[in-house]
Amino acid sequence: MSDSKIKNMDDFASVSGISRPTISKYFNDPDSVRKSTRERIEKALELYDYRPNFYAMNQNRRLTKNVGIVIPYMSDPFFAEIARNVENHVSAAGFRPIVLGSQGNPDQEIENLNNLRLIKPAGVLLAPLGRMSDSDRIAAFCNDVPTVLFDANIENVGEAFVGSDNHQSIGLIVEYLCRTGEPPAFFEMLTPANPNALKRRSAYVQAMERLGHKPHLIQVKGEGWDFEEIGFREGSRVIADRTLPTDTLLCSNDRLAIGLLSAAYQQGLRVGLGDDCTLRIAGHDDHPFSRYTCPTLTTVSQDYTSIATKAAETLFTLIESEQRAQIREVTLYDGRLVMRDSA
Amino acid sequence: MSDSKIKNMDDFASVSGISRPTISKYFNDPDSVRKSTRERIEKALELYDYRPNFYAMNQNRRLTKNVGIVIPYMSDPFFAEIARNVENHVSAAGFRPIVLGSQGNPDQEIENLNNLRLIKPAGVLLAPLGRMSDSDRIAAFCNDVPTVLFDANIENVGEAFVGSDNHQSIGLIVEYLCRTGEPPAFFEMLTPANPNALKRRSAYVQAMERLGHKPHLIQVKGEGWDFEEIGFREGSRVIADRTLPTDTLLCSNDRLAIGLLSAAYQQGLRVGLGDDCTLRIAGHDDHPFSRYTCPTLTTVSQDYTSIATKAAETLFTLIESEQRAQIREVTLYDGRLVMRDSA
DNA sequence: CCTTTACTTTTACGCGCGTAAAAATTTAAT
DNA sequence: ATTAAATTTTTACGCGCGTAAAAGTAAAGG
Repeated sequence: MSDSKIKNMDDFASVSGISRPTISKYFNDPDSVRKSTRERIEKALELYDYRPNFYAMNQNRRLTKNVGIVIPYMSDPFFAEIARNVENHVSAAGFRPIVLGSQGNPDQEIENLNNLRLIKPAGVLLAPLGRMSDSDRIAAFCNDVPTVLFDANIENVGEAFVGSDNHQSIGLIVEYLCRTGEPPAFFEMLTPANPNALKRRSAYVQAMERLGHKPHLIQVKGEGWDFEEIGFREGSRVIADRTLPTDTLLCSNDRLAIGLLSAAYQQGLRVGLGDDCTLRIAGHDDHPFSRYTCPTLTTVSQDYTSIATKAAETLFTLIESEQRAQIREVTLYDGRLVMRDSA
Repeated sequence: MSDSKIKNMDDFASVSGISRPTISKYFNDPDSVRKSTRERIEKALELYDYRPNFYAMNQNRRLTKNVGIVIPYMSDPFFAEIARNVENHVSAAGFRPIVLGSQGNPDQEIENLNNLRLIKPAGVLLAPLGRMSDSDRIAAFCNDVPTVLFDANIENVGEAFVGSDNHQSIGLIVEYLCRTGEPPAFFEMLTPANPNALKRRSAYVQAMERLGHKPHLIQVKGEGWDFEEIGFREGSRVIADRTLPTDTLLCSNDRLAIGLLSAAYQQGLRVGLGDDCTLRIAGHDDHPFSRYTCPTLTTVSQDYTSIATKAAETLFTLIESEQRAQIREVTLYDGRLVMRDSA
């Protein structure tokens, strides 16, 4: 094992008996060299475990193998899960994922994109903050770097968008709730931070009107991304006030619902479908924790496996084609009703 | 604005009227140049918004400004939060954080470290998987790259360790539980995946013996990191079996407790301190969701703000000193009892 | 004013690899 | 076997910046 002296590609070319340009070609794309050559390289690779210098490698490449993944909030389990999913696809496709969280901050979001720019990524998968986003600067970024948006759309920004059909999913649960009890009021933040909130609000209103019911928005105060806290605090207030117009609340997202359920529990309200229950609560997203709430949370699951797969695939074909999308494809996946005990 | 033609440091040196080596020095450390020079550079920087090529910049530097942050699991809110904290410190100190999750997989953990190696990081902050970790290879990595361990210790690996004092924190809650009711049984996984589980087990046994009680371990089956699911499934079984030796359960971590609480709720058991309650449940970690469980979860909070700060600071001084630690410092922070309604 | 010290400029080289072009070689096809 | 096509080797240059050494210039201190 004289592997300690392989310091660069030249050294490795010597010991493997292959010329350096071919080695370089191999690392750029193993399938671009003859099969017999590839085998010889890989045999040498096992013996000497050389890996090319990351910085020198990317300096002169037209395109790196880096793919940026930007999500609105790192410690939100929903986004963490979808990021993990996307990351796996990116790795499997031979790219190098770089995951960045914007922590609910538009400035941080732009800074993340600027940092990605330095890394010269082959492409970026961006779940933007949405309403809060600095869309002009995001558009400028998308102009320079092939970017596929997911989770939250910004009109005409990026090469494509992949997400959930909020009208379908909200419609689904509104119909379900109307069919099985009182029409729901919509529990949300007045100035919501999360990406799809406004879409869901209008989807709720439309669904209610379609079914011949009067929409009722309960728009609570609160800033930031501590949705459980807001759901709990404002939920407690709303319940204590006894001003609820209905016994059924549809929350804009599961995290609000989790806080609201906690508030209801502490106020001694029984939540659920039974005769002894005085409140029904439903959410949206099928948050990882929604199956462990008390009672378990009825919600709509987003098909985030499909979303992650489609977003990644779209970017890969874009990267391979080495050109921009002809048309901006928008793919929306249906939500699925997850009936549990809370409504 | 003829800013479009600044392609490299030479161009920027021309337009700013400063020599390239000085510009280079500035980007390496803005405080290393004379104040008047720095101001001239920064004025030019505003006009031309040049940023040095990331790859060329790092290729020949002895030390990059990159700092790796590796955590056991990305979508565990506890780890996501502590990572976010550490990340902020790293950014604030002028370094470039790169956060990687090992997804509970020791191979992935090693791969993360190998990927970091390519990036030639100035240092690494590593929260290892613990028992599952390939400690030999981690030690080999720490030999090459200054690394501070946090959250979970591996004996004599890395330059320092910063974490929680499990004996103190488990002792704290065991004492509390004993003082206010029946001595607790310890609810945990037989082969736990999470880092500190074994430490907590022995801490529980010692605390019980110190207080003159017989320890009782309830070691349930289950693999992987889906702790809520395991807590729920095995909790349901344990409750249904009616073989519980006591009415008080201390869980090895909050995520197990969250599942267990859900199981108790569904079986109609009232959990808490009241006379009408038949079970007390406590956890450990003060998981972000533990204040929204029903009932809210009594637990021990880890001082992860201090842990993150101390770990980061330790690494920074290490990096600045440009040498290895004389002695391997171990810093343990006390847990704090968080009394809520479940016990 | 001069000296000391601190900083900047000039000059020059090299890092490790991407990549282009021409020549040499291997493989596939006729 | 002959030709054409595909691949590899040889040779050579450049990317953008780090960095070292020597020479020049500015600031500080008396």
